[in-house]
Formats: sequence, structure tokens, C-alpha cells
Amino acid sequence: MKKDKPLRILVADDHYIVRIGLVALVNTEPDMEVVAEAADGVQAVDFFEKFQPDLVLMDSRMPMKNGIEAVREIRKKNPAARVLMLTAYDGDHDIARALAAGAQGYVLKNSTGDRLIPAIRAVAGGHTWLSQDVAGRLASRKSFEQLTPREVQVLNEMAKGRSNKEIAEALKITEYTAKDHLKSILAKLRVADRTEAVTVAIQRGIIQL
Amino acid sequence: MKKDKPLRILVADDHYIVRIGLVALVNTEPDMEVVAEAADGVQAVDFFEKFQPDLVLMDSRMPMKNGIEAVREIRKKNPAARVLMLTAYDGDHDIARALAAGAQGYVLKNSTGDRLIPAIRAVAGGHTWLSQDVAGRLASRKSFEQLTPREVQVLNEMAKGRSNKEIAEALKITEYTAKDHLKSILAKLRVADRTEAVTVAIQRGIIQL
DNA sequence: AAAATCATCCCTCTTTCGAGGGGATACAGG
DNA sequence: CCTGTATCCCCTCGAAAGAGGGATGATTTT
Repeated sequence: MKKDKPLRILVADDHYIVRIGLVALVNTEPDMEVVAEAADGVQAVDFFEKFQPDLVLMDSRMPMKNGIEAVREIRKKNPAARVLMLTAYDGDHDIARALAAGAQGYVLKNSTGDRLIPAIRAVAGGHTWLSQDVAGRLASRKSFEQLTPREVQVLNEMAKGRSNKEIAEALKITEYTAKDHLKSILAKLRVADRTEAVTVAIQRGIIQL
Repeated sequence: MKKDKPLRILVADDHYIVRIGLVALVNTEPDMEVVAEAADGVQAVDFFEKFQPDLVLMDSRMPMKNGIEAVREIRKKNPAARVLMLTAYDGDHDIARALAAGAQGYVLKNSTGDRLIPAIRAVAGGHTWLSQDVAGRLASRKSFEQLTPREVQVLNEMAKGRSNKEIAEALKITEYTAKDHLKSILAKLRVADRTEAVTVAIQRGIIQL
């Protein structure tokens, strides 16, 4: 392990304290350096273009543009880009979407340094890395069916306290159809009513408040 | 500002990265030092007893025992303890409870260092410190009425998808009474139905998922 | 002592929910 | 071409939800 080129890292997280922590952690490794820090998704995309880092450490929930969309955009222009998602909670839905968007790794924020550094090295080296808990959540996911875009729209309206009739008006469909979507949502999420549907959807990252 | 005793700080946060960040930030100030790091609420209480720090930097959402309960316990035994809550999101309800529990300050995690350090100094000096956004949220709070403990219980059952009848069974009351609680919840939160009641309660920190 | 708040119970009535059926169209993948 | 899926529409019906009213005992506050 000679002292050739250090690993150039872009940090993207809306929490200042987390950015400090990541910089401090990365700097303990002699062969890594943080070349830029982004505080939102738009900045993350910008800075990637400007700095062309070897790896991005990306939070999934950020203002302006969330981490998942940012990853998608970055990977669209730079298919070789390497991204490690770093996030606090997030349901299996978020995890799956992040990986689908092109992230190569996903770790939780409560990971200690000796679990984060290997993840960084793995992803930078072209491998995929999922922390234990994350892999577990992904596995439990299989048993649930995916909601369609329309169903997610209906779910969002329900979360706002809209009745079926109001949802129908908002989406320009009949109440019958709104109820049909509700029925399939309840079936797919295996819940008793619309209220539980919303709480489960929030937990799984299908909708955000 | 002579080199007398440095400010001894206890950091309590379940995210390793945040702890690193706080330590790094605090260490940039010559007259402050982190004497211990707790990863959950129970540890926070323990470490306070052991190290008797001048100030605690406490996250509000932690495993084992949340930050608010930890503050309450610490303050109960040590009425002079100084606590600055440091948190990511959290509704006005959480903020009010933290202050009621005895915290002297409340700042959001996206605060930059030049806003966090003054907060630390203020609270350590015996003053109260609320960041702009936090103060705003507290102000908007006034206009909403507080839920009773029983109403919160009902709200929690609703979030699980329980019907009024099931809630009544669970709480050993009649369905009439369950509906009465629901009625006052809807009125107090000013929402259209039980589903919106749950989402609003989550946003305001009245219930957690 | 009076007023307020909490928690409880009761009854009625209209609207909404959610389960159960039945279909139609369009579009993608095999 | 056919199967699957997403989206849409329609109808019925019993069970819940939610709004409206009224009432009681206990506790706390004023």
C-alpha cells in the first residue's frame, strides 16, 4: 500500500455535525481525504461534477433534493460513480430505492468507525456493501408487494386526512377507483385500515410526512 | 479569559458519527473538553453521575431511554445540571417536553458550529438558549391545545390500525368513551379524521412510530 | 364554594369505510 | 398472441366513523 493517490471523497449531509464527524473520521485514514462537503442534494450533484471524487458519502434525506434522486442524477452522467448511502433510520423501501438508483453501499449512522471505514474501502474498490441490519431489512422486504405509483399518490392524500371522495377529486378519478386503490393498498401492506396503512407506509419509507 | 478550568462536557447521542462530530467541534475550543460519550439514555445518566460534567449535549431520540427522560432523571438528582438538547427534527411537543424536563437549551443538528458553540457557552453559563427555528416552533404551539394522557393512548392505538371498538377493549372502556376521546383529539388537533390525527401527532412529536 | 378539567357513559343520525362482487382498456414482456 | 399488471369504472351492503346532543363522578384550580 504505497502512498500513491489518496481516495478523494465527497460528503453530502444536511447536518453540519455529521459532516464534521465524517471529515474527522475520514481524516484518521492517511489514504483518504474529503475534497468537498454538500449540505443538500443539489449541491451534491454540483460538487460531484466539480470535484469528480472517487466516492460519495450520501445521506438519504436532505433538503432541496433527496439523496436518492441525487444518486440517480450523478450515476446518470457518471455511470462509474461510487456512492455509499449513510443514513439514520429509513425503511426497506428507501434502501431498495437507493440501491436501484445506483448506490453500491448502505450503512446506518450508528455504525462505528471500524464498520464504516471498511464499507468505504469496499465501495471505493468497486464492491457492494450492506451492513448487517440493512441486509436484514432488505430480506424481510421480499414478503411484501410493491405499491404502484398511483397507490402511493392515494396514500399521500390519505395521510393528509382526505376522504375517498376528496382523493377522487384531487386525482380526477371516481370515488370507486379511489376505493379500489385503497383496497389494494390495504391488501398489499396487510393492514386493517387506512390509518395503519399510513403509519406502515411511513415506517417503510414509502411516504414521508 | 485565563486558563482556569476547562468546560467539561458529556456527549450523549446514539449516532457514532454525530459523537465524533461533536467531539471534533468541541475540541476546536481550547476551554472545552469532552469527558465522556454516551450512546443511549441509560449510559447518559450513568456517565453524568460518574463524571459530573459541567454540561450535557443530549440527543432527544435514543435507544433504551430517550433523551427527555434522561434529562428528567439527571435533573432530579442534580438540580444544577446543565443540559443542551441537540436534535434533528422533532415537533414542538418534544421541544416543550425537553424544556419542561429541565433542559436549558435546544438546538437543531443542522446548526453550524458558530451557532452551536455560543449555545454551549450560554447554557453552561446558566442561561437559556433556543435556536431561531426552535423558538418559532414553540411559538406556533400556543395555538394548539394539549392532549390528555388518555387521548395520547387512544392516538397510539389508532396508529396501530385499531377500530374504536378495539381501542375500547384495549383500554377497558366502552366504545362510547373511545369515540369521545377521538372527538376531542380531532377537535384539539383540528384535523379531519383519525388518519390525519395520527400524521399530525407524529409530526408534532406527540406519538412515535 | 365555584369553576374547570378529566374520564367516563349513553343515545341518535348521517356519512364514510371497507369487503365483496363484476367489468373495461391499455400496455409491456414473453 | 397471450398473460400479467396498472388504471379505471360500476354496484351492493354491513360495519365503522364521526358529528350532535346530554349526563355523572373525581380531582384540581381558582
